[in-house]
Amino acid sequence: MISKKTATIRDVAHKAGVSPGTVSRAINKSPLVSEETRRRIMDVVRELDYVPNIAARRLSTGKALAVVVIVPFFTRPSVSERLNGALSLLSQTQYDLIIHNIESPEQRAICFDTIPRRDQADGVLIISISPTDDEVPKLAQAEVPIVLIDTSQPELTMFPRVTVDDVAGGRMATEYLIQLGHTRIGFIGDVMENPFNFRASRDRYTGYLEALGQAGIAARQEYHGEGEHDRCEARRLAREMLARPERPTAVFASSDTQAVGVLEAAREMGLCVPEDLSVIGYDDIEVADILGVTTVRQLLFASGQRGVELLLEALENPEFEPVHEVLPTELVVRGTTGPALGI
Amino acid sequence: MISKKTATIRDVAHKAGVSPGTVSRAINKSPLVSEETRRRIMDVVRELDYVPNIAARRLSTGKALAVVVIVPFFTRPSVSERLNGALSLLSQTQYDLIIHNIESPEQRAICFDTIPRRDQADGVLIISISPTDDEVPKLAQAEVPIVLIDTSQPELTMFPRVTVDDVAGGRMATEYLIQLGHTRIGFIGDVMENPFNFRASRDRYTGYLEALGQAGIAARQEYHGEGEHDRCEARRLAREMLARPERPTAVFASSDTQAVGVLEAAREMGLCVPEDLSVIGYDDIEVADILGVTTVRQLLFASGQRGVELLLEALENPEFEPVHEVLPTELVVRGTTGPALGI
DNA sequence: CGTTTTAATGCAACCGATTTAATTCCCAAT
DNA sequence: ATTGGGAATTAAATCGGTTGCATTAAAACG
Repeated sequence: MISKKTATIRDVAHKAGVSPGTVSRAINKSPLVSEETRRRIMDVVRELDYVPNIAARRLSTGKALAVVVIVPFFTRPSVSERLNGALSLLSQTQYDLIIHNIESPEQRAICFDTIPRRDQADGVLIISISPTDDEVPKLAQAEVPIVLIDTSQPELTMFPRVTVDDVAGGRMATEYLIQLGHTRIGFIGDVMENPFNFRASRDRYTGYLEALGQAGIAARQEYHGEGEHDRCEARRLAREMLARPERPTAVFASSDTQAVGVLEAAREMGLCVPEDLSVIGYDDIEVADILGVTTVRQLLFASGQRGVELLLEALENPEFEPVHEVLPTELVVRGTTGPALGI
Repeated sequence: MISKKTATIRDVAHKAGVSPGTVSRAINKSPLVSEETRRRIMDVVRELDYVPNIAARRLSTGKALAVVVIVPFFTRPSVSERLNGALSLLSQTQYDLIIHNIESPEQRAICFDTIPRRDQADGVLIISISPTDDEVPKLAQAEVPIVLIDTSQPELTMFPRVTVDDVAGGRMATEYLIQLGHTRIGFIGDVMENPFNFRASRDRYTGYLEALGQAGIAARQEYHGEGEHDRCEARRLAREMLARPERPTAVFASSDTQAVGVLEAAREMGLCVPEDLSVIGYDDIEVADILGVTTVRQLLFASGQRGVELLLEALENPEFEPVHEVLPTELVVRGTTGPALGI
């Protein structure tokens, strides 16, 4: 490989008979360069196939020209869809997108410690991870803007955020089941006390409790299942719940993934859906459409896009006031829910 | 915000009473620092909460400390799973992962032009995109190692790669159907002439033809469907194919996503699976398990991991000989295939 | 005890851009 | 003719690390 060294700005300057400073200005469209020299310089740039060294530019401007996205378990369809929304906008800008995937509490700590510095990224997008009380002040002191997507704590007013009202969503799902005549309604969701401080499932559960309360239905411990955000785990929980003497006639799963687990359990136990059991999920990911699962739709792709928009605004305008945007949810009725039959 | 400026290596040096060079060496675990000074320095580092400026480090070492991954449509489960494998390994290194998602031929051209420079990335991972004949020489001249994952051209011997024998996979799927007694076997896959130069579907089709040929079965034009890699498109194609007078009794879809489309078409048309129609997919993504789709499993996550391993090797050892690794495929029999009944 | 090694540290150049302050040049105004 | 002003450009400092070379201090050796 005869790899002729990459051209530097000095090479260009020399060949064009100007100083490096002028080349820099020409490239960055400064008005302080005469039209004539600019043309000459750009010719040389093309000739030498010159591209500015990003590392040098970053160092001298003090901008990272990159955005870091911190996500947990990014293969989860809901996360990946959000990420995709973010990417779709970022790719139109000059910012690079650096991904940090968090799968353990240690990774999370490192990330939160080291990332929000100016040299690493100009901005940070945190998806589906709620900072804990200890972490909030740290993040608040960050040198770069931080935008949160899908984190529910109402007290996080210092950050721009894009969220969904998961309490309302959980209520919506449960109310629909109640409206169908169900009174024995189970809930299957994530572990509420988890090292990642995921709160979506907890919020949806709160909504579930609210709806039950409003309808005068007592929540029953044996209708409550908590486990990993995972199809198989949900199936296990559902099997257990459905094997009880007075089994629920409907189940609200706090994600579509878990709803699928419930459906699998029902099938294994010979229960017909929706005749014997109604199932409703949350998210409206593709598999819900494929299987015809009734669910609460939230705007995943849009949340990523909107998050980036907020971040870009904050980057341009440092005095940008933190906004809190709540994206709508929508009930999508499909085939896994039906009226309660008999008692 | 009283943002006290971030500490630099000189601040640490001054406070610890040593020179910046020594601090640098201490941080980088050079053996040229006495245990005692190192301790003292590290104390100051903690005290000042010092983190080296990455941009500066990149510039002075000439290493980008980052790996760029170029992927098409990264929400596709198969792509996302590969990416996850790559991330899982990279997160244990000091390399950042920069994603470039390609959704149009223009983006692709820009990426291939600008990325493979030393200042942008130390290495590049290209997933599921086969370079065209014009692009190969460009990439071959790149200043950094490039590893290809899931690109089938046999002539790409200058790059390390991780692939799957899609021809064999297609043959395996088709042979299984033949073995079950099917002779009217349809194929539904991606558009073969596409701007992204995706070849997986084409290769699987080749395997399909080989299997038919070997069994003495003539390929029939009306059993061939090509369309976007998309469930709905596959459903449309399948509906068309299954509506013909002498409809196929089995369909090989070149991905699980498309197999799901075929299943939906069958359901709409009142065909029972597998009694009236056998369906086999490819990839073994989660939805195949959920729906019990017979499929050809390939090691998606592992391919990403292995790709990174090869890249890291190439980074450490510049004289690294390009390896070509072929990951195994495996037939996973589930419920959507069965013996051909009658004629 | 003087000399040679060796270990530890300091000094200064460098990476490749940006940017401020200084300089040159040209023209208009006095 | 002199000077003031503005535009275009250059020179040099800077960003914050790394690293080869010089230097010093301490240990080992004869």
